[in-house]
Amino acid sequence: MRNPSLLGTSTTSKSTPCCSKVGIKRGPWTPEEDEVLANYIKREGEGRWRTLPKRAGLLRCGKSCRLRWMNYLRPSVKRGRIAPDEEDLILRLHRLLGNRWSLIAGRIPGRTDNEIKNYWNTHLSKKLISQGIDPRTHKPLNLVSHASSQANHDPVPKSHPNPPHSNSSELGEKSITITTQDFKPTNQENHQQYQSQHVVDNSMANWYNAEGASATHIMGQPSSSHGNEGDYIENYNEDMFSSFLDSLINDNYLFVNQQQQPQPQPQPNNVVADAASADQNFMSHGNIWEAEIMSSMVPFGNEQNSFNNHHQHHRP
DNA sequence: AACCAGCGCAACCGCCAACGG
DNA sequence: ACCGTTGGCGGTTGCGCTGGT
Repeated sequence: MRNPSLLGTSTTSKSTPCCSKVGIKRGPWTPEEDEVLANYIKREGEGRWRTLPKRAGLLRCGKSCRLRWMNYLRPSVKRGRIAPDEEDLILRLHRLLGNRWSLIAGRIPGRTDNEIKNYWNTHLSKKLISQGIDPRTHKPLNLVSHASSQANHDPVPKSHPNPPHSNSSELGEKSITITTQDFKPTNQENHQQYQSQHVVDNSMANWYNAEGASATHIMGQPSSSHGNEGDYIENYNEDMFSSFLDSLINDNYLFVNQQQQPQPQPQPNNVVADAASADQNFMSHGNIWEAEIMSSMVPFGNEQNSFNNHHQHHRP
């Protein structure tokens, strides 16, 4: 935790842009502050964080209030240890999504992105390393030692931290727009990252097509304004991505695996319940997934071909 | 009992995208 | 089109706890 202080009374000269006002309190929250914040939000609702502290009578910055509410005070926040099935889920999602904690958290009821991030950094990354697995790439360390020196695992370049879908519970009807340009690497180092992300995108498109949508619908039309092959827009909506992730989590969707037999229908909105069985399946299929990912990678500009070639898998 | 090192996690920071005027 | 505000994200920090010596 940070050094508790009142800004303006602290001797540090470091600027704090978010809480730059004199008299703003920092550091751990007291039970009294928690109560004030919780009561206020219950009464007035979330939002308008910048002005909330003043309205609620708290000597905190809005950002701090939001963080405290989101990560600790929200009634939906689950306290306590991460269960084994949750851990499996985190591992699986991280393998797919990289360090996109909010997206991972969105698939694990009651857990916050901060909690998952901490758990990953303190437990899971070490666990994987002890097993000889690179926590960033989920590949054996001896195989990635060279690659990791060239590329960071995060499938999405830093300039695009937000995934196609960021928070399923809050986006509502928003559609997600992704351009392939968004994921194009700026240099050779990022090429592998791009490809990994692209596989997920393609896989989602494949899955969606198997659900009955047309390829042009999901993948969008080629952009005449850009004129570059592959520069089309992909429009995924909230439900599509949510279902896509569910299918991945429940191991009912192996990337473009045309030989995969239909799996039992997963329970909707209950990703944890099926995690234990899914994990067993996942563990046994882990290498297959890896192979499928690699085999489904396509060069830039061939996305549509890949899409058309691999849409035969049917989710049950 | 005292000290120390390592760990866990709450909180902060900087950045970015979305939005509205 | 521009600019300021707001909300949200991932990375990082450092306090306090715990176990070992």
